[in-house]
Amino acid sequence: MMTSLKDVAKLARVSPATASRALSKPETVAFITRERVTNAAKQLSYQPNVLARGLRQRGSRTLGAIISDILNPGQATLAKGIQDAAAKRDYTVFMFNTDEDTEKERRALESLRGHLPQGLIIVPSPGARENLKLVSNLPTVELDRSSGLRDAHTIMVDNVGGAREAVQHLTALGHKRIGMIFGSMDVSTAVERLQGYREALEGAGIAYREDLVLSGNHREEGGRVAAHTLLNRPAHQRPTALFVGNNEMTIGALLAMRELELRIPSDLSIVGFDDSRWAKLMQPAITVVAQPAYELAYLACETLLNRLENGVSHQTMRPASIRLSTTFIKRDSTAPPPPT
Amino acid sequence: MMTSLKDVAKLARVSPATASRALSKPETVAFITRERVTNAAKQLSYQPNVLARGLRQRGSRTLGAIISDILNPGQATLAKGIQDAAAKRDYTVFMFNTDEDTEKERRALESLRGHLPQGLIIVPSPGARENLKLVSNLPTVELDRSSGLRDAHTIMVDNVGGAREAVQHLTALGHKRIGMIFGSMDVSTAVERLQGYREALEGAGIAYREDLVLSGNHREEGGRVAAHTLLNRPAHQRPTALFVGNNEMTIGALLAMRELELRIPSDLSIVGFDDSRWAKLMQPAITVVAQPAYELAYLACETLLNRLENGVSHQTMRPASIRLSTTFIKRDSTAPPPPT
DNA sequence: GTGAAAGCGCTAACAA
DNA sequence: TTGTTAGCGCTTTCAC
Repeated sequence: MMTSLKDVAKLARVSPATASRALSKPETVAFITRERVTNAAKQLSYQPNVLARGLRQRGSRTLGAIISDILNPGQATLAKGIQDAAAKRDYTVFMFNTDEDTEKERRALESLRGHLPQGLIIVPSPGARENLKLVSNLPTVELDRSSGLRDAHTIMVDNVGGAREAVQHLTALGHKRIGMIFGSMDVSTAVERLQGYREALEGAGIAYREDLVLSGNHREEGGRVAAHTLLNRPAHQRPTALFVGNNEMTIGALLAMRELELRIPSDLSIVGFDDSRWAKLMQPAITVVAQPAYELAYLACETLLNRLENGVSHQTMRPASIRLSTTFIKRDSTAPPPPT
Repeated sequence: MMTSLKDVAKLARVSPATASRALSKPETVAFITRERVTNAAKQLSYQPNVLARGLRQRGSRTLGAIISDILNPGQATLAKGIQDAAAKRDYTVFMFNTDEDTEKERRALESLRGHLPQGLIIVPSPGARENLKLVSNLPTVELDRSSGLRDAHTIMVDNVGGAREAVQHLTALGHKRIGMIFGSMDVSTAVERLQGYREALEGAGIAYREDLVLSGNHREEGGRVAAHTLLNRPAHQRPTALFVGNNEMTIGALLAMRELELRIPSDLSIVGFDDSRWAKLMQPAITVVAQPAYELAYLACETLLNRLENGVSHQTMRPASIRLSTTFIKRDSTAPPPPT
């Protein structure tokens, strides 16, 4: 069975207390004793019972992580960044998916609570503000999006800047009728990307037109429908370029363009948000705004762990709000508008 | 702070033991008392401390899961299937990545051991056979691949059959020189897919040629190099079709084909193993052997949980070895060979 | 520098 | 049916 600290202590002929100290706070124990204990531990291939330790210390070296959908490559990258950063500091992670479902998010938080994690990293769902009350005194970092909660620590990309850059690229090419498919108003990233779109239009002296902006609800099918609506008009009314708010909806938009037999980039330019495997691989390859997802997640986890290890005092002091910049990647899906 | 069972007991004016029973084994407690306890629990929004419970019961409702790489869409799907199945039965999952690195796998297992999980689901790395000794009496299910360990429960797809079907499709189209890029000999799926390839050739009366089969080491770059080697010959020696052992290497092969300016499917047919976003989206869309990854993982988790709940007795009795069939999806990347 | 003892929150035996 | 008691394995006072 599982060997316990008592076994190690017996083999090293010390008390369990000393064995514990030798392993967890080596500097408080005489060198020679320490040696005896570490050897005994190795010999028995001792592995501390984190349940017992956690019970005693009121919390284990464990973090909770809640992301929206592990099947989305961007979110999977976030998951990986979190895990790598946690593993490096010897924390383990309980990972949950919400599928953007507020109810699932609530259940995840409840279940998490029982495990007494030291901290939480969350990609907040639209209902997160309410749900997060369940764990109100758990050190938390919001990743990728903001729940709108005051005093929250957030690690996000510069969505406004990224979107602006994408749309500026289009206006610089000479596009005047630029459509946008954004996510939905209850997700902060979508709102910010819309904001960037507006700023870029304004900067180019182009009037914002409501009929060129549609919600795609973050999903492929939503993107397809929105693109269909936007593009299914006579050529001289149709947008000559499309800016799409995330990778799922970009796929939808591409499908719609195929249905309508529009060619990229001769009939229509398209820029997506989020880079991905297929965006590179497509022919023509898709121009995108790339996000540093891995770095974002890694940083979020490090921020959380630093906060934890500097003690609770810092926790409320300075709610960090970090923004990482996006990278605009010009590929082959954008070109000047077709001549009229 | 965290409310404990004692608080609930006090509020309900019963002993902690009764409170515990009322919550965990309701049928052993009088209806009226049970009511009082459940109400108290709800009122205090009590959440059991799984650490304490786990300590007492020598193990918590927790599973370990070790997959190879969360960034691979196929593996991400496995992760999701595991999590969904576990959540449904109210288990939580510690998920680890190995990145196919045996050393990382060992660390994951060690760290897992301290958490006293009830069981383990693992996509074994090449060195898993050795590593799994670390948790030798932990109920384990091997997913997607086999470590070769005797008595292991394994849930895999019918790789031989899937590969055979793919290659039969090519021979039926009239291909004679069919190349294969497989993973590596230390991963069971790769070996099995190679086996299917051989069987299909044999069935069509085509001799197996070593110079048409190369390892791509499971990765994109390996696939690219292998494809380059295979295809960089005069047209009358070059394979007219390629069967590629996984999705990463298929991407590599596609890139190589672009470099060599070979057209699909007129110059060369290609079939991949694993379906994916981009395989559908490419033009031409890629013909593939699709795996039921989600079902596979869900089933693996259910198998494990059934075993756990039927007691240890069954555990050693019948090492299950389940095979799910693959689905051949004909798209546009396969056609008869070019005329000579 | 080390040991004895208490207790984290829970549940399983046993008693009532 | 309910309460009392003990103890899971660990760490942390507090003595020595």
